[in-house]
Amino acid sequence: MSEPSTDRVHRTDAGAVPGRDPEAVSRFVERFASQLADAGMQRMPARVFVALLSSDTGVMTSAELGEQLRISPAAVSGAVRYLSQQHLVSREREPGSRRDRYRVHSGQWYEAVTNRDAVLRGWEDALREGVQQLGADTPAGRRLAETLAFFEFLQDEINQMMERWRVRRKELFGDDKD
Amino acid sequence: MSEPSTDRVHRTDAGAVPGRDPEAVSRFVERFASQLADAGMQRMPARVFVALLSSDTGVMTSAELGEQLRISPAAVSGAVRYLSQQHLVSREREPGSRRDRYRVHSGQWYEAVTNRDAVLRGWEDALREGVQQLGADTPAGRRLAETLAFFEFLQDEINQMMERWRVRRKELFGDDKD
DNA sequence: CCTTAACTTCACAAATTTGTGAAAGTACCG
DNA sequence: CGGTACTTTCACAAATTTGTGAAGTTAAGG
Repeated sequence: MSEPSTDRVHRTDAGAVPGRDPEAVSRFVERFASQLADAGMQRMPARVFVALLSSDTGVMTSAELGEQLRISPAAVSGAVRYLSQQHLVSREREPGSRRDRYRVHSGQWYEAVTNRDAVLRGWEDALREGVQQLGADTPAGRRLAETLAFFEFLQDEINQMMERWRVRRKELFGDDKD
Repeated sequence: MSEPSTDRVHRTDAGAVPGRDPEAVSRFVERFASQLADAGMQRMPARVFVALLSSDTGVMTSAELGEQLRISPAAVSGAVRYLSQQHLVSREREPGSRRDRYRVHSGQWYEAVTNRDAVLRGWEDALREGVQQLGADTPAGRRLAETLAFFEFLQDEINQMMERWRVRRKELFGDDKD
């Protein structure tokens, strides 16, 4: 990295789009991330995720994320680890270089919403045991059983719904990969 | 509390359900509440909510909640305030007495799931502004627009789904009030 | 191999959240 | 009107969470 000619020291221009106001981008990132945080997502992962979402390429390096969000490499590392586990970003090792790159696919976002699946399953397990412990023939047992039935219904519906979305998405946006 | 005849001091057997083990109830409450907490719900509200869910009547006083969960009146107060705001429990002022009673309807539970509605709407607002700021004709703008479209789709689907559940519920459980 | 760029882990300090006791507020009842 | 039985609010201590700097690890490139 010793080529002053292809000066990449100031990468403020990062985007291919000229008229973009970095201030505006930042405002959006902070606002939306904050709302995701209110809904239960940790703050750093939320900020990193939204920063990626609102980048033109959908790909950023660790350094770029750190610079834009003003956070340490450690914070970036923690955030992307979490996001990978949730399948919200994928990590790519850039072949000719030492840096990792992180990418959002448009698709991963709602896949993740679907992946509440595992959580739901856990709730259902707990409820099933609760019904048994409390007695299926008691008022409390019946109440739990109904809740359980609701979640089972929900899980099924969500699957069908995502199928419909895939169709709809093609209609609206075509089937570009990303 | 001075009527030995209608002895309600030991309510272990309360009359209706003989075989109930308070230990088992407590285990269920703690387990399920803990899972709700993992999913983003605050711990005290989760515990209070599940305690109500797994009571036979679906109604408990502040004192009963405090005793069963071993928490202070202040903690109960905070938890039920939160739960009321989320429409997860309703509060009733018992006419002949000074204590409040808190009640779960089976129905409120999934109504609450639906009430993510407001959250979704907030996300959509943020995204709309984001699309505008970043430019609808940029790659980033298009990515945000797709996310927005997904949420709009989702909102519509959820409404239809809840309608279907209401029907299904009647099939399964009849249309009892609670 | 050795150097060096990048990522990760770890211990810790700062900030935030949580639950409590105590005081203050409400409203039923005599 | 009190008196009393609850409930709520408030200040604070304890516990948890969060982000950092610094040391440790891995792997590209000479």
